[in-house]
Amino acid sequence: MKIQETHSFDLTPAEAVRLQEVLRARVRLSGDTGEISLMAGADASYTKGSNEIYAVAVALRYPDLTVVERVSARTTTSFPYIPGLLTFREGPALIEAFGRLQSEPDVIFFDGQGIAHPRGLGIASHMGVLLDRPTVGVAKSLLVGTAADPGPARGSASPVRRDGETIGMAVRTKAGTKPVYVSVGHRIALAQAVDLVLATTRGYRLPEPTRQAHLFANEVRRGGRQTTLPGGE
DNA sequence: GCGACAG
DNA sequence: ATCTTGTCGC
Repeated sequence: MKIQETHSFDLTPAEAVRLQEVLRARVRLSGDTGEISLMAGADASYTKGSNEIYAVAVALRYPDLTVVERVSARTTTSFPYIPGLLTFREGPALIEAFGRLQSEPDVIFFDGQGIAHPRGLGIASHMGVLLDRPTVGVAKSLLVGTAADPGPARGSASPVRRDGETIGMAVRTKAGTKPVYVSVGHRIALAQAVDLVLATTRGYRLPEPTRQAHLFANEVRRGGRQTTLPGGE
């Protein structure tokens, strides 16, 4: 898909923070996704000692969740992992991967936070602005804010709050497992984001777009194909 | 100053 | 995120 906008990722942590403070103003916390027929999941995998990062984007048909396209990209980074600045580590690889994606997903799931971030610009929101597409943050743990533990039943949810503001939802996607933290990335409402996460969860804690991206990212890092379409080769 | 801290 | 075998539980 076409990258709508970009900027240098070669920044110092201090410069990165300033950029986030500027871009946060462009995040849209609502929007009409229209009829959803195609979704995508994105994730990154790293190599132990090296600074190699493998990013992938997996497109799935909705609501059947059949994988229709998988692309990947590899980059080398010197930017360290700093809580709150994850995008400056994985962003370049993710942008490269999405640039190779032929599909035009109606909504994209990212591994990490949306607006539930110190400066309201987690990786899902940041990428949403650059791609100008609806995005959702699906994180496995919280970066900021607090949430009561959701009820034990799948589908239960409790708001993630920060200063009395609801910035996301802790969602029980599967009984007996820890909840996932869903937050708006860009151009979508929280309620719809939560509905989509639940609608795409199939027996595992993580929704399929995210889970498939996770699996493919590891597959690629270990030395598999870098792009595949359902038919093989 | 002391912890907390997406992936 | 990554390094790793077996093991407890549904």
